[in-house]
Amino acid sequence: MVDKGTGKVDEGARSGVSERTLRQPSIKDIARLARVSHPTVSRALQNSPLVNAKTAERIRRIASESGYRASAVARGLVTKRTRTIGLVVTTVADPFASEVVCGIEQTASDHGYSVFLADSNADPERERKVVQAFAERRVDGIIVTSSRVGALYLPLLSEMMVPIVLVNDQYPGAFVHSVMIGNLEGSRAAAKHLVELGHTRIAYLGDQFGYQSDVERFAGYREALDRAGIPFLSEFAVHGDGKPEAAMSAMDKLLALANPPTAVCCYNDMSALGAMQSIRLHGLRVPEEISVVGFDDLFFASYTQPPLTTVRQPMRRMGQLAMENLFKLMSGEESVVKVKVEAELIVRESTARVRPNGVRKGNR
Amino acid sequence: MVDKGTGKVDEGARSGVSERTLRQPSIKDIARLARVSHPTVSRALQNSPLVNAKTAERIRRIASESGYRASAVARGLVTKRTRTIGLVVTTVADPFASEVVCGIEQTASDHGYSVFLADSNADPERERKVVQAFAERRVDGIIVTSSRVGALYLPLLSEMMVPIVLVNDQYPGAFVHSVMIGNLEGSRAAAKHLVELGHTRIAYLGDQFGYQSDVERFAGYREALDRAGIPFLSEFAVHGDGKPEAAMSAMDKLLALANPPTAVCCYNDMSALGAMQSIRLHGLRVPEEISVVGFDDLFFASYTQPPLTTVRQPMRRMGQLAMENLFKLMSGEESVVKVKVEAELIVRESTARVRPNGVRKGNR
DNA sequence: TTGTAGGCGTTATCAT
DNA sequence: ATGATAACGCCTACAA
Repeated sequence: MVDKGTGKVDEGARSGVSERTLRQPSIKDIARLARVSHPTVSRALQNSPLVNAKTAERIRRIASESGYRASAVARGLVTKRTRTIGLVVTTVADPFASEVVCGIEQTASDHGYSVFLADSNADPERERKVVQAFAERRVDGIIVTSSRVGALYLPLLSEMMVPIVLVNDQYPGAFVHSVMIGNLEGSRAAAKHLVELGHTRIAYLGDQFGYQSDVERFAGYREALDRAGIPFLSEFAVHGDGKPEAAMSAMDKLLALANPPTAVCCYNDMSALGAMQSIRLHGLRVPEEISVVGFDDLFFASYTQPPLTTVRQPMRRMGQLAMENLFKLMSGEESVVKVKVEAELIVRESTARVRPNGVRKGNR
Repeated sequence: MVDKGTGKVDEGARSGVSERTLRQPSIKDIARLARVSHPTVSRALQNSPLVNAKTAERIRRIASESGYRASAVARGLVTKRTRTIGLVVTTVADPFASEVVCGIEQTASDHGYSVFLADSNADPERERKVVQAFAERRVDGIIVTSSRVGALYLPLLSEMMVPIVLVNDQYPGAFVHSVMIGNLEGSRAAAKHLVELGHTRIAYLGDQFGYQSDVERFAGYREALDRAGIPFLSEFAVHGDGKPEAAMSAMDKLLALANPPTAVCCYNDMSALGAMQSIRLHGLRVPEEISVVGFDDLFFASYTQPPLTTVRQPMRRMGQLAMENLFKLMSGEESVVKVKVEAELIVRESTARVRPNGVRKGNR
């Protein structure tokens, strides 16, 4: 009952409240304008070879002129594929996550997929809601990044029968597909680097206890020590929560030791940020008095003072890989299971040869 | 091997959990199980008072047991509202953007909306594709953050007849709704702070020329100088691109001056990061020899060495505001137009009283 | 209080 | 090469 002749919608220059709902042209509108049936329009727009080249061209022209945009929602209803994925992340306001998200989004977009983004905030209740929302929206697949609440909702996810890919998850159930960083190797390389600089009093400033990546990075640290024949001192293992503030407190503890370490392996760059702050507040200098190494190689790592030696994760690439694997799974492949990507030690200026006299307790 | 024909094949999993049906249950399946008509199921699930409490309860139980999730895509088709918004951002891998995104997502989610996230990478072609995708997905509204390619696609957006809210956009067309920070006031406060510390040789390290926020922040800087009767030196205005690397080069230029500044107002914290790096590479110290102030108050600002004096933008709040305003617009209100939020100067340790002798050119 | 009959905008399956 | 017609899963009249 709306338009008949033009099919061209009002520009809305004068946006009357009621006029706003002028509906977008439908495939039938285009069909009428082109004097063909709507299936023909559908075919023409999909470049089907079945339709006469001339009319196809005409149809496309008319569609374009009237600003026609095929409704993905209607299409999704009939094809049962929405070309949509759900992406759940603890919080986008985390440099690691946002890089991964970036890689995922690019790849998805390149393939004509759109991505629903949802923060879980590590809140189980929110996580439930998110998954429910994704289910209702009929996403074709799901990617979960750095989740800390795995066990709880993984069953829920599997219930909805869409493929799932995890990125650096803390609770990688044995049954899911994932993209993980080589935590152990990376961390071992970092600790080995410190050993090679002559350090023997090397501490580990970790994430919360029990998370898979923390466990693995700790294991890498231990391995490097073991191989060098350096005994592990339990008071040299402290825990933060992956963020600067908690890392500060943890580093404070380390520095309060009667005989503090001359080097610290941090769980990640965010922790390293806090550690360096603590060190500075104690009147000590990096790397002269204490060497610090991080993990991730976030954008700011080259700009800390001094620039941070760290273990690089190819975050965007990991996002891309996750998306590509999800594509495979969505197209029915059952093969992909776990992809492990390599971590790379990036030596900058926060690590230096140990000084003969070790750390003197600072004055400030 | 299943369905296609009558659809009576999948009835098997009546005992609740157990086997996963190939097809997700539809409203009709639930209706059959509950021995009612599907509209009744629909009503029951929406807690309509029209349906008998007992049967409603039974229906809900059955729906829940069989893992029924109403299809948002089917619902969207009939209601013409998808409860979905499109969010376009230059790149999520930018701390400012991700904070804003976070605020938006939270608010959207709290109201039952899902958000499509898309990166434009400041690439006009991608931007076109993104908008096209949003149009096809029939999003109810759009938010654009920090876009640098306004003019180009804004018309495109308006063509699709959904409300749009801009956050800190560089080309705020006169006709759109937006949430903006008080650039001028914030920047003026920063420069004033430096003036009060006795500085008279204050430089401005900006973003690319021509962007609205850069223009405004520069204006604030100029105002502070004017009010203090400090003459503006054109060689003290240099441009980066809002990222650390370009800021380094810009700062290099400043330091190469015969008579360099004793303080710098940076366009944002990312630029400040680069500026501080450059200063350090020149063998100078912050704040003893040069004071530095940023803009944004990103998470790392408290952890730079020294901690960065900066102008805080309430990024999440801005995201939240944008979303709330979009809600109003989507519900038909025409009132909201431009919201300006206040910037707040956060004094930390990268700024100090000017030294009588000024900057000595560093040796390294 | 509940059921019946459309219809939303597509694609798919037949015909012709 | 094109056109009827039937889904897809839901909601909203309107009827009972």
